[in-house]
Amino acid sequence: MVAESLDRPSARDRLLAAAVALVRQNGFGATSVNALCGEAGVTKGAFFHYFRSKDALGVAAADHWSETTAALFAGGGWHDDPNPLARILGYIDFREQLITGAPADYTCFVGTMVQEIHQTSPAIREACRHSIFAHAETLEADFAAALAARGVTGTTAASLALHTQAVLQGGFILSKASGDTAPARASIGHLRRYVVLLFEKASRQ
Amino acid sequence: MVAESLDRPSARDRLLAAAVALVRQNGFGATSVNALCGEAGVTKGAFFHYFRSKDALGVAAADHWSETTAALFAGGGWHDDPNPLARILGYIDFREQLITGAPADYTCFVGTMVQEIHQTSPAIREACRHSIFAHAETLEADFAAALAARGVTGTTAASLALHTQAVLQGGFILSKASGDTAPARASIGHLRRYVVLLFEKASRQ
DNA sequence: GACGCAGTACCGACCAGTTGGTATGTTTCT
DNA sequence: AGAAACATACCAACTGGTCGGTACTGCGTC
Repeated sequence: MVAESLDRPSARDRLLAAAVALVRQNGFGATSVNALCGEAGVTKGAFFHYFRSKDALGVAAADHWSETTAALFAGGGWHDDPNPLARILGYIDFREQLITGAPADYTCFVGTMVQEIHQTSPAIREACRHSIFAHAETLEADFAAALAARGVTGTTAASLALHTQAVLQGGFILSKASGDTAPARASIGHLRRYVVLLFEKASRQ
Repeated sequence: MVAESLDRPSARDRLLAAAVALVRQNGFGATSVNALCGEAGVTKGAFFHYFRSKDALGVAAADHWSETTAALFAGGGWHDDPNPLARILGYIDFREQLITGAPADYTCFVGTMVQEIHQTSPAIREACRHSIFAHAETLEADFAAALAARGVTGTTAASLALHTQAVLQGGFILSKASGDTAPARASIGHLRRYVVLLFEKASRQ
């Protein structure tokens, strides 16, 4: 709404960034409003000035996550490839490259949050659902083109796009459980092989 | 430890069952000790008589989950099939059949819990890791036999077994986010197709 | 261009309720 | 009797959320 100054982000933006960081580390329930304020360098009054409740912060942070991730993936170089299958594999490879460092660095914010609150906070759940499903939709056109080009039947572009996200989310869980990036990366490797097999098989027969 | 009476489960067992039920609904952080006691029909004194802390309950519940799920899958009829690939597909189909009702009914308890506490409680994280990875290991022998029989290379039985769990966990997240069992079931369908493609391709060439 | 005044951004003390955890019974079984 | 299995009462710390107040910024007006 308000134009940001050139120096420091507004308290609202700092709170959103703090939410992403702390919830990815500790989950939504274990992240207190006080902790959020501490991380953002802001007092509780400021928090409730911008968000009418902790839940409202959750919704806003999910929307914020949607925007930042959309910008991240929109800039990927694989979009230029004329071959739809190559574009899909470009996306998958990019996702694998992102997985480095600590879980809090590469893990999906909305995927983490929706696990906890899916039953208790419909508003946050819907914001998370939209974030994940809208991101999946950005892959649909490429999957549809590849399906048509190779004459693959028995599934849909939308289903394949969602499966892509499921593999990513599931890989994150295994990596969180083991404290190791390897399982998430390996699962993405299986996803890649699946896509290759699915489209190569059709072109061979 | 102690022999159970024929009528009602012990307070300890009721607390473990309550933990599985409530954490699957609301997550670990949002499940209070009081709520656990209420669900189990037990007072706080009983809770801390059996578990020295809430974290200790989390560890015990994860171990409890390992045992009950192991028993569930050990009794599956697909183990009798002489064909390793058929055994794998039998397992996958069984997993798909389990997905009905509300998320709290079909969702993985330890997968839910480890998301929240992986950074804060090493003991629970390790119990969850063990539960997931040990379950994956029960699939390794069949995958290894199928890989050998079809001469498939480029991956390992352990990696395939873990990928199986990743797809399941990721499907659960999509289904929690959408409030619909379809995404989880669809992802298991893709997993099935991947396995078929992986092993059929080798046998055709 | 000084003035008043409204609106926004933010502060920090405070509230009632809840949290995980304890200390001390009382019952039940061996 | 004595130990295990619970129940009751309670605590300090913390929870999300409220409240009265302040500093600053723009804007019309005389």
